[in-house]
Amino acid sequence: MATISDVAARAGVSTATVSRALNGKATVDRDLAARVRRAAEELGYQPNGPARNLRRQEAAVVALIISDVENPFFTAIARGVEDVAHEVGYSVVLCNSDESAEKENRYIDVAIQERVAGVILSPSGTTTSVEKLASRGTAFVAVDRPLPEQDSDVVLVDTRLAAKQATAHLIAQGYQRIGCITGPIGVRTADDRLAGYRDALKAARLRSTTKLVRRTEYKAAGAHRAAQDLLAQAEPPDALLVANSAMAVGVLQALQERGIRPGRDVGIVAFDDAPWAELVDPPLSVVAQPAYEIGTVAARLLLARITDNTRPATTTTLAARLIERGSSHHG
Amino acid sequence: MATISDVAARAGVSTATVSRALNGKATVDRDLAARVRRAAEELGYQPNGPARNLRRQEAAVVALIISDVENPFFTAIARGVEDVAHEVGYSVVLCNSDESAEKENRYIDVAIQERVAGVILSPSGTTTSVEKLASRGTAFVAVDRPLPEQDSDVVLVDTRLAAKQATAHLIAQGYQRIGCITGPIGVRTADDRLAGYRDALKAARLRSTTKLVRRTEYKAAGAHRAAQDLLAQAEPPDALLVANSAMAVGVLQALQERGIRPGRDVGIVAFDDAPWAELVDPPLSVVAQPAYEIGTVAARLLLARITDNTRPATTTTLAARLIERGSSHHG
DNA sequence: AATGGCTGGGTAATCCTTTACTCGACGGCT
DNA sequence: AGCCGTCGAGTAAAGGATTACCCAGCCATT
Repeated sequence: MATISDVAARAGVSTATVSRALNGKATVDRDLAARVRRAAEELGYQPNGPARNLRRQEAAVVALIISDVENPFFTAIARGVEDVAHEVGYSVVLCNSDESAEKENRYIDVAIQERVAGVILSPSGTTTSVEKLASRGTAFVAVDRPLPEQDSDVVLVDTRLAAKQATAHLIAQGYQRIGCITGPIGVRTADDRLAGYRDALKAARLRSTTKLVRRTEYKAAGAHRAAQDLLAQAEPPDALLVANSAMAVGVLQALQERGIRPGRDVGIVAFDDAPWAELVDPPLSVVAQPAYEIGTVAARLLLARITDNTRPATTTTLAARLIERGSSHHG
Repeated sequence: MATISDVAARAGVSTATVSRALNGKATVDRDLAARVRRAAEELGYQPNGPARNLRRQEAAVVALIISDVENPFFTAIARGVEDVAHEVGYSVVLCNSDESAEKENRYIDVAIQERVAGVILSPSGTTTSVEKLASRGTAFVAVDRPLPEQDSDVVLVDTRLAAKQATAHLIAQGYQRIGCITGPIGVRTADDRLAGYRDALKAARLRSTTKLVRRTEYKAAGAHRAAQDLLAQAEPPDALLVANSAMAVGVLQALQERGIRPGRDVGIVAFDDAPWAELVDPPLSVVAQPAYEIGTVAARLLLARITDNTRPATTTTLAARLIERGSSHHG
């Protein structure tokens, strides 16, 4: 594979000049620069990234560590990050932590070792791995979930408020016994959605009971079991707040199996506006989160922090939007 | 940031010994190795990846370049690749080419520059960028779509046969005028699905007409327009073969808007078994592709090729499975 | 004409690890 | 006792790009 000195030899200049010419430094004669570029072209020269990164002590790469590649919410964030990063010549590498602190930790180690310019992550919960980033001075921003003990840039959705509004909407529609199926204990978004749900019950002076709450992983299977379980009770819920779209799949399946019709029999509102939400019968009411925007905002914050790591930490909270459709309306 | 010589100084040995100890080479005294590890621990030493990769001339990283991160088919492949790669200590970086030859090309350049160990990609169509990989001797394998002029490892689905079977199924159900909505010209899977559709028509001695075929990008919006367009014709189709699940969303929306009921009025079979396929009414008949398996197979092939780039090229073809549900049954 | 400033480009140090080569020490063998 | 093989560990040379520093030449100024 051609190196910079091959190019230098071919163009009849020193390696320093090749480097300057190829990186567009001003101090190179125009004709010479052209000759260098031609030589590079002819040899099919591609600079050696590791060598460059070693010397520069930084790579034009940002790592994006998300908790589930198969969740459209996170892939939409990824798109947002990618679009912004590409504009300024950064590459994005996507890592899937799979909601596992160990994998997250491992990817953070890799990111540090590869000396990436920055990291965007949806923290799994444990903060120790993130401390490593902070202590090394690697720029990072958290998305979707805050970092308790760190003052870092964070981009969040006001998910507690959104959950409250969604629940209030169900109450306003006349549902009486509203249940909640949310994510695992300790996952901040899951806790917040539950808190918002309770806020709404309290505001409406409805009694809140753990009998109507189930927590499982953010997947269809867990939500399916949870819904089965809730509906099999002596006093089953007449409405459900569901914490993401994968879970909504499980819940709707459970309803189908029991011959229960969403809306008329059991009101449903789920987080995340999946593309299929309007296709089911009745259409699914959802809380739409601005995932793409989370990505773009986070990327811009990260880029700012890469250039100046002393800037004060910020918290950006974006609003979610309740979209009322048939599944939360009686008859 | 601590370097290997800091560790060496702290442990009172040479850098060579530190390197050997940390990389588990046998020629280091057990006690010494322990001392080194402790020193590394205390300093929070993380080896410098670029320096290591520079020296080793290769990184334990594989790049996965897929054409759409938001398509569950590709994220399932990604999971498969990741699971296999992790087992042997490789990291996976995911790049989104967005069905654009230019972005694909850019990511291939990045992969070459970073000297990744190998590349798995779903080729967008143009082969020139892939030739760069071949000419540099970087291991790569293609997934989902073959590379016309390259003899490389390929992992495919027998999508033409699957399309034929799906169409034959529609014919067997009594549908007469079957249409096809598939991806862009030049994208191999789109061409194959169309070819399989025609195979089935021919086998049943049905006339094939371009009036019943529409090609658009592999997205909901394009398929929505295509379906609208097909159904607005004087002699509209009474069944549709749809080339992926995002397109299915667009098609089902179009049917809904026109008050047409899938199955009874217009038979539908779509590629990709989306999680919501059973939730719509009637449930959607699909061609399920073994996406996760494509990923695992591709990753294993890549690893084999990384260790021996002279091995002969192989083509693995996996079968898809038709799942008959309500949307392809009259009444 | 001599000096100073400026421009363009070369030399060589540097980034940090890995590893080929070398060497000392020790144990065993004759 | 002397020699050889083995083992463990150090020295130093890559690996390829960037860049601080330096120098040659040219123009302008006095």
